[in-house]
Amino acid sequence: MKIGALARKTGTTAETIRYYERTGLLEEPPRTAGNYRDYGSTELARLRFIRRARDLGFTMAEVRQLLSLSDDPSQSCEAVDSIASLHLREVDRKLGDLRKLRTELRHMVDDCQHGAVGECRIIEVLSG
Amino acid sequence: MKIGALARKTGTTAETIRYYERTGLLEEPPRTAGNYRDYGSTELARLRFIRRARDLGFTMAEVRQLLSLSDDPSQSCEAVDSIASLHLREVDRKLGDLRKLRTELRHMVDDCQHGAVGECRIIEVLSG
DNA sequence: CTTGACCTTGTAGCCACTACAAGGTGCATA
DNA sequence: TATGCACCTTGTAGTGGCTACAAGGTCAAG
Repeated sequence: MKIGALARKTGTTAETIRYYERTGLLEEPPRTAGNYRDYGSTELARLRFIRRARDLGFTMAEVRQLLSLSDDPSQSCEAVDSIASLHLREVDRKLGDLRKLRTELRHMVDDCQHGAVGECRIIEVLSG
Repeated sequence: MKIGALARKTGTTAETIRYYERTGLLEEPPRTAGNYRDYGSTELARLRFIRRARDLGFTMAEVRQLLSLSDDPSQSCEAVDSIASLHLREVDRKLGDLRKLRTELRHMVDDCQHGAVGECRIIEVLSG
């Protein structure tokens, strides 16, 4: 499988895959005679893992940890759980922030009387 | 007021204020005899406006537009409203995404039996 | 034998800061 | 008067997680 095919199978782009390789998230794959990267099912699975974790909002650093933990199936699951739980708390915090922000924004927009900027509630709120 | 004092009054840092100046969000202030930036209440108000807008999640580009709109109080408020409404929709979209993500993450963490990595639900979910 | 899709490397850009380094200023204290 | 120290100055480079080129190489179909 060439890089473009792998990209299509994982909803990524060739650029992103090469970026993951550069940053050590993916190992350098073997090459074809024409110097093209040549991927198999191992790399496909690893990239899918990465993409799922990234879609769930894990940072690259967390993904790196999760990958190395998943490489050793006999280990205790504690470390995995702690990374995920920490991330969940972080997501909860962000949700709270975003909800507050939405409320403020909503009030601002609702109060706007669509008149002149001089009496605009939005500008007023921002001006303090 | 020197840059540090302005930073403290606005919950910013001197670095960020200089960055705003570099990128044209703030104008170059007058200087003292010793070449220190010298701010007054106009700059304080402008920076407060910027910080409030940024805290509400507006991008620098949006802040730039809002600033120039607020500079002309006789204009119609429509443009302001449209920027804010667009941003509100964007925040709503992000909230939706984050809520979905939180649900998935929650299930993952709840299903973890705290055993070995080999049977870890979290790793399983990520592995697909 | 040419076209065109794909691949290669390398470099630079995005956003909104943040973090230095190396040196200048200004005020209180010994 | 000297010194220490907090603060300021400019300039440059780094962060995360990609994304966007440019300039050239490879390969299968027509």
